[in-house]
Amino acid sequence: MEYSYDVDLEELCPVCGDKVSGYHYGLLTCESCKGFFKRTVQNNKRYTCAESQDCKIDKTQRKRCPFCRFQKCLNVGMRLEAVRADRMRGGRNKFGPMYKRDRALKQQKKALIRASGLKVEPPPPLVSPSQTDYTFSGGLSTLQPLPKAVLPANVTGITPTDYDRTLYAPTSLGMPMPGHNPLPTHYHQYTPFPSRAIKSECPDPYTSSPDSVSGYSYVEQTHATSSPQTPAVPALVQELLRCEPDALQVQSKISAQLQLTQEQSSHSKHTLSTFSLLCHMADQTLFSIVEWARSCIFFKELKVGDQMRLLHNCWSELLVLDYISRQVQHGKEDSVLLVTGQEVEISTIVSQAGATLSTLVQRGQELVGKLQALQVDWREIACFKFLILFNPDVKLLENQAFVESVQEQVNAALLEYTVCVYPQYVDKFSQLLLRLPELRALSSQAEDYLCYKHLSGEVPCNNLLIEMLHAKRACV
DNA sequence: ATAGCCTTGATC
DNA sequence: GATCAAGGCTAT
Repeated sequence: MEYSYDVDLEELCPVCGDKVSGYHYGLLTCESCKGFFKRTVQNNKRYTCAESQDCKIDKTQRKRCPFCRFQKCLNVGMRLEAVRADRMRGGRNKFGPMYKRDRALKQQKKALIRASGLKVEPPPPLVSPSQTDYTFSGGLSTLQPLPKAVLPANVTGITPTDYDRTLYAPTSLGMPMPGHNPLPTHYHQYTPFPSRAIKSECPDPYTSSPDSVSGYSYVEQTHATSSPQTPAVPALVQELLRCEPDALQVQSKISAQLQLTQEQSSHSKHTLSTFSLLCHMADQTLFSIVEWARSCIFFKELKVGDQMRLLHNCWSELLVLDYISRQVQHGKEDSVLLVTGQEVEISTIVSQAGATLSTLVQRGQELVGKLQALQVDWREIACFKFLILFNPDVKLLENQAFVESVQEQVNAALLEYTVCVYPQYVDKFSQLLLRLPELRALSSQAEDYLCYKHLSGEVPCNNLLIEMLHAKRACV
């Protein structure tokens, strides 16, 4: 088995592997899956699966199980909204710009693969991947990629009957990698290349066209790397890393804070419930996230109004990402690690917390599992934070163009990083990006949960969490 | 019902 | 006016 870095990889329909005929309903698919998706949505068809809802869909078998085919359509990202309710023909829809960006990204990726391919193509002879601590600096990476079976078998079957946007997991997750990920051992001993001053950290939104992902062009980067052994970490990624707070500092600060609130409450002869303790913890974490954001490259260039709008939009996602990334680093399936460094058994949570919270934690663990299987590293997480924060879809932004340009630049940097550092893993970038909507769904569930708890009076007041919750609900 | 080919029309 | 993703048509 070999990876084909070839172009034809992209010319295959992600649903059935047939030849792609163009962009349809959000992504490149073949003509037949396009038609199938259209018929299904337009005619509001409901299918059932005669097997266990995990039928293989390929060119020859795609007709066999429409249920699984449609499920796969949704999982790979085909968009229900792109099917027109009014059946209007012709013209363009709102996805036009997205298709354009995607095309540009694909081209860039191809070029990158060509550029880096020369260096890495010679057989990566490598040692057992289990030795290298590529996942986070702590390196708890005795962890092998999670077997697919760890995920509940019915993840994809949860919403068989509604056309709600499927944010559930693609079943095909483990597909490209098992056993084939001998990561370069030299990966983490790279020598940071001479810190070249970052010019135009803050590109003028009015002069940089939305399509220019320049600024941190890969050509520049590949030339800048002196040693062929040294995968280039894009300048922008390095810059983002410089914004990362010191985890230990945050931990001790929050622990101290919590100690204080606990002491205060014990003076007034109250003992804090576990739940309100967790609320305080989340609250403190949120403070540190806001602090992080305010000192961040790009973010600090924004006016306060826009800063608020961005944070109001994504605070819960950042909070959940913080939690999730800690679990990825923690690397244990049956316990979670809190910001304070305390470890809590999943079984304890399940037995003591309510159903909703347990479900949230379990869904969190699923996402953690996927990210571990993807071998996400802390640089990629750092990029995630920016991609989440700089969301150009936030309403009423004064400087929307800037936010968009930051997102595009980070996107491009992340792409470049994954392609350069994980060249064996052709699809890492897109697999990573697929986790963002899942994260979003999870955080929105968590918000709902918090809202519910708040309404039933269980969340301690004077809480930044609640303030954020209100601010967001007020916006929409 | 499927899938290859055709027509349409907003955007560039 | 060219492009190209929508929807439509139709033989299999």
